[in-house]
Amino acid sequence: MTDIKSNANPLFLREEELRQGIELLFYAYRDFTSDPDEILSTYRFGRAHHRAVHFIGRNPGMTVAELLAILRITKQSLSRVLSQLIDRGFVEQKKGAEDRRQRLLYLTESGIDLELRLSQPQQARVARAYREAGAEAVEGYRKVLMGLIKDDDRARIKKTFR
Amino acid sequence: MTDIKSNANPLFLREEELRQGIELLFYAYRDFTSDPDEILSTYRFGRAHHRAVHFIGRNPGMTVAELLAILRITKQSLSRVLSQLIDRGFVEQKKGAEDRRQRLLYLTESGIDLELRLSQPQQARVARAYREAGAEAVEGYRKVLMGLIKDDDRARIKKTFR
DNA sequence: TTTTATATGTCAACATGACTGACATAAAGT
DNA sequence: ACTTTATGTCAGTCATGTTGACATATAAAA
Repeated sequence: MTDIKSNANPLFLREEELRQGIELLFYAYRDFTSDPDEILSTYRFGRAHHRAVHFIGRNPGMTVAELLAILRITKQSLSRVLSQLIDRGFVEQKKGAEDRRQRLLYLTESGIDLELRLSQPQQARVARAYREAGAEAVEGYRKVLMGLIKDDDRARIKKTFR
Repeated sequence: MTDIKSNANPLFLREEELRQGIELLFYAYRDFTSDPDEILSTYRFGRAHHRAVHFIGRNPGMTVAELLAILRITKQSLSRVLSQLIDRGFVEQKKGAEDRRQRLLYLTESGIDLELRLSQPQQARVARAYREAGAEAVEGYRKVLMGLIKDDDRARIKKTFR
């Protein structure tokens, strides 16, 4: 049987490299979500709640439409999660001053607290990986991940990273 | 109000850097799964089917227990997906020669075909990101992702990457 | 001012993929 | 013989996504 990995054909080498890159992303994402997932379950919340809380925390006063565009889910999916967060006092909505159709989203004090609890172990994991890999590797990590993002969103994200 | 990003406190700078690293992983994973997800829906399959097909394709003859350990889901979750893939002729099981309790997993010809269709656009996306970021950045991407993986699994994964 | 478009919310129905807990079978190991 | 392991399966539940339809308030355009 042909050993793919030691085959001299450069296309095979390339495919193996790409497949490893794909698997790495799967494994990293799997473990990177595991810490917050555990904490969330004690609140009877899921990963979707974490995403909402994270992005509202990062963008206080953002609109529902902006959050939908980031999460790429439907209004109905978000609305369930959002109303649970509002009912339980982690998120609040305020009418937009300029456009009063908008419901601007904010974390409450409990919301800020929850966000911190969720992000702490996740930040610790990323910090450790950064530390072990070194500054140059971190730059590469960022470059490649940015390249994996669809073109239309990349520009927007870059702006928020200033 | 204090502007977090221009604050001289190095802890704030560090936290901002970590939060960006977290968001990047979210965005990249979101878009990296979007191509296969579209194709899967034409088969009425979901992301879980893709994962199974991917890992069985990469590890022909793997056991159910090995696949469970990689996916980190329960037996019951996998069994639904696996029996659908078997029923529809994408995966086949063979009794283990040494240990006849084991059901060794293989892709059929259709399974190999499906796996290719799913992985092609995903590989293309990764290839583009790699090309644009450069070889050094790819090395950093791999290092950091490897560091995000939990310790117990990192050694196993490294071995499969030889 | 009337009309149209936008931002948001909500209802009903459904699919997928995860979970727990219990139980069954065959085969391997002690 | 007994215990453990590898796998499968049943029943029920939950979280999170989907589509499609419709309602309301407000803004923007004609």
